Amino acid sequence: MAQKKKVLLKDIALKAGVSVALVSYVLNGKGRKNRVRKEKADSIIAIAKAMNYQPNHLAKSLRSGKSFTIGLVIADISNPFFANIARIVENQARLHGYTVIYGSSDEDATKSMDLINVLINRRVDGFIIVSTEKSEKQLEYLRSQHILFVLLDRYFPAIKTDVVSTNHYQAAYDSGMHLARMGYSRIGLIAYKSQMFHMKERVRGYRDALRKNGLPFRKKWLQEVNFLTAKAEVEKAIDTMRSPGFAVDAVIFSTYSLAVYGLKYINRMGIQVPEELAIVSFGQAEVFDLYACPVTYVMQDMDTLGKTAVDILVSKMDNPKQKVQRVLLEAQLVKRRSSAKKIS
Amino acid sequence: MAQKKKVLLKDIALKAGVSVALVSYVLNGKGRKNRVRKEKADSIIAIAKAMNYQPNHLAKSLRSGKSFTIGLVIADISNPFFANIARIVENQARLHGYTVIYGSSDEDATKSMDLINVLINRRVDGFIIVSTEKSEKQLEYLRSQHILFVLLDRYFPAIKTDVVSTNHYQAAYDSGMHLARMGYSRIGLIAYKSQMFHMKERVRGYRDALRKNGLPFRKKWLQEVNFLTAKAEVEKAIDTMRSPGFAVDAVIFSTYSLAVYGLKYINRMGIQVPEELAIVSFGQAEVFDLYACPVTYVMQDMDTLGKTAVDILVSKMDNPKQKVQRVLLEAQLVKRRSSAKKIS
DNA sequence: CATTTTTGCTTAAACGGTTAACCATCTTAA
DNA sequence: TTAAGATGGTTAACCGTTTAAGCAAAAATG
Repeated sequence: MAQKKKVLLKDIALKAGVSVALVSYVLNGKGRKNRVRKEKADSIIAIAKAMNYQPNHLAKSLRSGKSFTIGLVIADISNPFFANIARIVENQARLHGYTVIYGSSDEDATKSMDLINVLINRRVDGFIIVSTEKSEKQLEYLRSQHILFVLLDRYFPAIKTDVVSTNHYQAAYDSGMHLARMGYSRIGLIAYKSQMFHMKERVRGYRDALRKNGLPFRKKWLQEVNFLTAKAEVEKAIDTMRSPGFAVDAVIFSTYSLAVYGLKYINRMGIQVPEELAIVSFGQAEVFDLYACPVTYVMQDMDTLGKTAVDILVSKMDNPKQKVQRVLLEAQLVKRRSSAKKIS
Repeated sequence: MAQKKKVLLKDIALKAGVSVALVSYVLNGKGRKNRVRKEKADSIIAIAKAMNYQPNHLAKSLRSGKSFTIGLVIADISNPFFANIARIVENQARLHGYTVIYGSSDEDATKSMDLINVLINRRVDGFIIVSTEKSEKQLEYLRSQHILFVLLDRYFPAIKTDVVSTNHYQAAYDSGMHLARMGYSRIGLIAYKSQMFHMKERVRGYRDALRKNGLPFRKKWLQEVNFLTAKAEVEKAIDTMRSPGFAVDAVIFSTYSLAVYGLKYINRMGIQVPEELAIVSFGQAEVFDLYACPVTYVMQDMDTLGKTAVDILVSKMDNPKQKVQRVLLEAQLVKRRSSAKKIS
């Protein structure tokens, strides 16, 4: 019935009456290069197929020093943005003959480092990394070990690395401009308290948009919450922003998860969107389409993001001394009713 | 600065003045068993630490025949249900010292088989599989090769395999019962056209609930749509179900993706939920909380689902002749306004 | 004191491939 | 006729571990 033992190169060689080396050459397409007679090559291939030969990737990788594996380090696979990215990376990698091993870092630099080490030990050929705060050292480490990596979505402007990201500044700026144009003049932003560049950029874009429109800014309108206690803090932030006297009429959520917390709270409080509070959000998910009032959101080009990251990494693997690439994609603002023209 | 070359067992052995074998024994905790002197063992460990030794997992796996890797085959990582499952499996596997390699099958048996083969070649120690239609052969194949696997969420009742799943029949039955109890009497179901057992079970549960309540059933109320053209078919299905004369007053979506298509269409058509149409859905996501009218849904115990699958697989690896386990979890119906008591 | 056991460590053969180097034989060119 | 080149293969080292088997010296036993 089914073969009990794995079939090896040796078995094929035996049946074909040739050496193991020859079989290896032929099955790796190096037959011509190594002057193997056409008929012999064909017969070897036929035998391999007949015996259903499956190469042992571990042995291959060990000897050749190449595992055809990419390590993907993301914040959290259960976040739809990253799940989608993972999906795209997976497909694109397979297209290049690579397999992906991913892991979630939970925005924790230590976890991220652990993960990276596990993957290094598994001899991945390179990494695609969504960086966390305080992870600059990891990148230095990787570079010192000559391990290739491409940063995705987030990066450190001071460190010269390959990166594929969205122009977070522009996205936030556009969001602010859009709200201003729609007649909102007291605009708040809820962000994570973070030193990460992409977060800072979003804040900067927001502030520049206010400035550009001559809109007032108040400290209480810029709420930065901690990652681990985000839910409660978002709720408090919304309360604070809406305090009588300096209540906002619009808010930008700088992240998908913040938006989810926020929207739930807004529902619970019975706040009318956009009449009482207009909304624009980063991130991207079915939620925004199906929310009571469809939500205006920043649409990132996830497809290009993921594919480009893989492509850069793969081409870097083929030619490691290629020069550093920084791809910055523009985001599109998808305008919905949650930021409809203000009626007042 | 940083070491250029990877440090090997050989390097440690050299520095410690012992053989490579001894180092291997010690670092694998087999020092005592192999009668290594305590002080020597300690010094070896110290040296290894000082040199920041990182074992080559490929070599380890090749030699020992164990890769400490689990293959996870799911339908689509960008579906929140599977993304969450992936997350849980990842964590639980790491707890046992395993790494996860996942891949999406897109509900396609061929893709699933390809994926499984890639992972076999990478010498995963076992699989956790969310089966697709017509994939029975794959399972036979795996078994014939003595490759361990556990089925997750879906299974084939005729094939005796380890499985962790939800009681889909009960979940659907409960959904129907709930709607009936809330006063709905013309209940429809939108499902995928599939021979998969879990889908059939959902249909069976739905029909039994109708029967139990003496409610009428009409062919047009049971709509089965094709996977690849689901969006358009769901919309047509809703139209059909609401045709004058035998319009439903409630509908059960048997899947997250079907619900998303359906809800979008319901929004577009301006159908009032639950006044004109009550809704219960399978799947689980933020969407259901944030939808204009919070949606009643079947809550599966994803945590137990994922963890148990890993646990069974790992214990099976330790002892392959363990007897087959079938874990069937009960689902909880989370009741929301979308299925509120009918007013008529 | 001679023998057996225990202790502590080394040797060397795997694991399943890849690949540089080598060796015949047969053509071709001078 | 003969040296050089082309053709079609084989040999064997190597990738970095694990682990069974072996071996000498020290300790225990009778």
